Amino acid sequence: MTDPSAVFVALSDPLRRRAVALLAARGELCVCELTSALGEAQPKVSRHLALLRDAGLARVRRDGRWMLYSLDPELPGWAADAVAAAAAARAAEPEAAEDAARLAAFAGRPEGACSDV
Amino acid sequence: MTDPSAVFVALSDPLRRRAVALLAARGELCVCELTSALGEAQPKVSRHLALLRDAGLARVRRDGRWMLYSLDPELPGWAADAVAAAAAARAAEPEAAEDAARLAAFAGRPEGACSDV
DNA sequence: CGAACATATACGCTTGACCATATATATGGT
DNA sequence: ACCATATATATGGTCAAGCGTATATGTTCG
Repeated sequence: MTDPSAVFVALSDPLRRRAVALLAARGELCVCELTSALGEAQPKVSRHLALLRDAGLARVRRDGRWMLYSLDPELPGWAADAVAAAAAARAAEPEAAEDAARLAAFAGRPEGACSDV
Repeated sequence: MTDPSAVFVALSDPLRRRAVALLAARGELCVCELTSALGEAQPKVSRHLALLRDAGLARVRRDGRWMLYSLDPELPGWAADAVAAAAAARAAEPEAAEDAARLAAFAGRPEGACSDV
């Protein structure tokens, strides 16, 4: 079902790998958190997340005004391995810590919303 | 050293994944064997192999008139995982058997050249 | 209902990927 | 030296990816 080309194309963009790494580490994040953590414009982030979703790697659910993205937990083995490799590649880059720091410092979507991850 | 984007871009093309899967299965193959197994024009195959090499995934050595390509055995963990995932994705496609069959039936580079793999 | 917030999409643009054909380079044999 | 084989590169063209700006959709709250 999942197209290998779509998967590897999705993982070939640095911004998408950064998003994947954050989602792999945190489980579920809304667009505004990702926008803040990645330090990029919201439409840009939204477009990249849509591509991850269309490739079958990510899932979305709505929670009030927020769209919560997470990695699809039911990927075929090779796709899960590819996603893990992409996350590991990002984790190996020193700048990955900056994304995590921006995410931790983000004050939007307040009152414990992050704690349900 | 190895650039993650280059790796995933390299693995995002179907023809390159087919070549990677063949190399993963057979170890070392010359361009004419790959050209025959993949059923594509030689310049096309050569260009894609050059891209795999430039991405750091493949290595070449010359043996007489033949250029023998193989996967780099010393990749960083995440890159080796990505390559393995790409090979597995190809192996999961039924057409992969046809590539292997064409390779087995290929008569060029005769007299036991394949046996040193 | 209307305002404010969160997210998605449309548009015009630029850049790079891939292709096919043609040609160049390197090697081995005669 | 010459020819055939094996491989690489150059050239010109097409198409899609990604970008930024602007705008549309959907949700909550007053």
